[in-house]
Amino acid sequence: MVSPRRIGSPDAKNRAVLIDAAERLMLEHGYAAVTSRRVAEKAELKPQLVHYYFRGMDELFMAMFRRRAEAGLEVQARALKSPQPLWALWRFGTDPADAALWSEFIALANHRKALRAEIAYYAERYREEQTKAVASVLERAGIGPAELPPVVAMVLMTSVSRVLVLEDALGMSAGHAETFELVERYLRRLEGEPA
Amino acid sequence: MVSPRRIGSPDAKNRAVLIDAAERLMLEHGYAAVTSRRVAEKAELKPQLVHYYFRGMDELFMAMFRRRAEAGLEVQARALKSPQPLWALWRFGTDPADAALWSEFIALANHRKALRAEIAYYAERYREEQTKAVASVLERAGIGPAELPPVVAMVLMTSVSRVLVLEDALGMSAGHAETFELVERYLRRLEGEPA
DNA sequence: GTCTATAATCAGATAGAC
DNA sequence: GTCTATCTGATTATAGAC
Repeated sequence: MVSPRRIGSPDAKNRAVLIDAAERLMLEHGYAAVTSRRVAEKAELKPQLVHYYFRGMDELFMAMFRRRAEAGLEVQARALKSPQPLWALWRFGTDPADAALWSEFIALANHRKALRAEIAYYAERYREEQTKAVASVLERAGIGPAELPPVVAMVLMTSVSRVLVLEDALGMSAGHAETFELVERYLRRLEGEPA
Repeated sequence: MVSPRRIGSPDAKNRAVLIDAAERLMLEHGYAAVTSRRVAEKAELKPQLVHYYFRGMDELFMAMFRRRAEAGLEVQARALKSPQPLWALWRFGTDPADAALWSEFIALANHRKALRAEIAYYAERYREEQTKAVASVLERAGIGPAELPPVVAMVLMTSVSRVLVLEDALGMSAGHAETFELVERYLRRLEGEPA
């Protein structure tokens, strides 16, 4: 038998409490600080409970990521329905807390196949929905797919916002103000002044 | 006294051997795998030697980063002297091994002040030298700083290359080919066909 | 100046009690 | 179905030997 040990039900209250604790720990001290003992301490539960609700630490990381990713998809869906989806995405992409968690998960995923696949899966879904919504904005602004394919617009915007936030967290600033200005000038051209 | 313990000299042979081992370990299994024992094992030395040459693991990480960063500055300086600095930077920025180490250091730096400052310091130096070199390329191509400030060109190029490489490592591909095409079309306009 | 023996702590995991 | 007592091994760090 592969897994003779029993496991707690997916919607037990303490399971969610543990994920909450793990998330805060990861944000405050990085993924390496997410150990069964520390998670339990933060959740005010016994360390062994982590192993009751999750087969191992990897499964906990996976649960953390999936919960965040699903919530994010809903937030993005609302943003894309707004009258100014590009402005909404731009603000969405420059949120510092999200960026910090993102870089932790990326580093973790570098060496964990299952998590890597999960991140790729969700990231493609985010991009797919962005692309669909943005296509019509570009069309309305008279920018054809030959000049700028919608998916490229999303790759560029994602890249720039992510790197700016990340560098900002590092304490860097060279070129940031000028880049913000250029991006926002372009957004104004496409969607007008932000609401 | 803050540090009564003795420490190995900075250019002892085994010190470099330990940094080599740590770097390979970080690349292969992530920063969390860089423990004194594993580093020593890979270097074929005793674990306690790590603590002889470095005050703690943080100092080892710092030494790793600094050595890489200095070497990278020299590589970049050569790239910037080439007849096509933008093409050279573009290739430079899309190297997968560099990208993997970069994301490990970023995640580490999220929670270590000294490393964070060191990364910011070097990153600003990289950008500064890029900006100086690229300014004349843009000028020659008739693109004034009002249209595209050189530093913004570098922020954009860095961002896009980094995210593309990172997503590629994740197994993502949506929008990549199209983005590559657009970037390289632009580079051709500025510097002509790559050598 | 270089390295080792050893301490003190913390990690993940599981069998078994309620 | 929920939780605990406990094992086994890894990790950092230091005092002291060569």
